[in-house]
Amino acid sequence: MMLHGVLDKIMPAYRQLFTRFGVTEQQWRVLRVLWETGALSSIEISRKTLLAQNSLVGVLERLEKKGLIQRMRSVEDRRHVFATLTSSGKALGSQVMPELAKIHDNIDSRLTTEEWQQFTYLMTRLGQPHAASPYAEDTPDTPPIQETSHG
Amino acid sequence: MMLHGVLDKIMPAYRQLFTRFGVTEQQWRVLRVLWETGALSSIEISRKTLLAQNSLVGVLERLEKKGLIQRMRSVEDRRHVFATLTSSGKALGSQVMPELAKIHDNIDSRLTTEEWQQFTYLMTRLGQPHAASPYAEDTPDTPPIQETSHG
DNA sequence: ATGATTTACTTCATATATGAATTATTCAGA
DNA sequence: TCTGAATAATTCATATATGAAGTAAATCAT
Repeated sequence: MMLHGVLDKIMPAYRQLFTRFGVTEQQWRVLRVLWETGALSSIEISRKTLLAQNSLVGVLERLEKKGLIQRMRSVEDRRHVFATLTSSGKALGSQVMPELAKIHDNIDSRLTTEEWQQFTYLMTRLGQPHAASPYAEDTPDTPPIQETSHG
Repeated sequence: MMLHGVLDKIMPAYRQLFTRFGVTEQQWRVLRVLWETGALSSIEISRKTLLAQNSLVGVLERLEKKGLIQRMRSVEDRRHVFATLTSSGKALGSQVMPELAKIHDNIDSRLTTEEWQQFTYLMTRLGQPHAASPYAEDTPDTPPIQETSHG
């Protein structure tokens, strides 16, 4: 709930920016990884953006329809569909980036460097299921973290 | 992104439980506040569950169709629609609660008491826009939170 | 090779999320 | 009292999220 609450307070700023440029948050996530990495297969995009494959289908479709990206099947492995930024896609990136940086800076300033480290640390711990838990998802073997017991 | 990542790792456990009982996470959120507070108007539910009013319409509709809650217009102010748990709604609550507690305990155990305090503190700070920010949303001055639970 | 599996992507049905617009009421003020 | 602003709920259109099922292409095991 707390996590939801924070997201509800942080995301609007981003959405507002993206809306101004005619894309959604998810669409931007895709543009961003492409901007940073170049051509990527759907699966790789999925991993890097945390968007489910099936959701991604629509996102890519709309991005292509807007002329921001282009999709094409791989020749070596025809199961892969690679996406690349079009020139206007890149252009959009360079327009949004600086604006985005402002928002980032603002959010960055909400915590000190040490607090951000704490944040990252806690988030990692939170995502790590407690040992011997019946609710543990099969996370590729992550070395057990030192437990600090309480209560 | 990090927040999304943690949610993606934490929510499945909950979803699995809810699915087992035929409801969704959002539907459960509503059931829960009703379970705790009794009859509530749509707006109050919205505030307590962090679900948008318009989203809530459908959620309540489906909950009513499942016979878990009941809706009725207020007599004093006919704009308000109050929701209450039906007997089977309450029954479901008492069935899910203990199971839910297990998941909660597991997640609780992922951080120490101090870490949870840190977590709450950091989350609050993150949600609080930096002073004099052009991206500050108008948050009705919420007094510093003193939360005990993070469910 | 060839059937059994796996993999990458797509489609489907259902449930939300979001912003904009509507409707029904209540309320405040001339 | 009548009108316009404010509220609470709902509706709409569009974009996702999620789990289940379906496809086509590549891999494995026999």
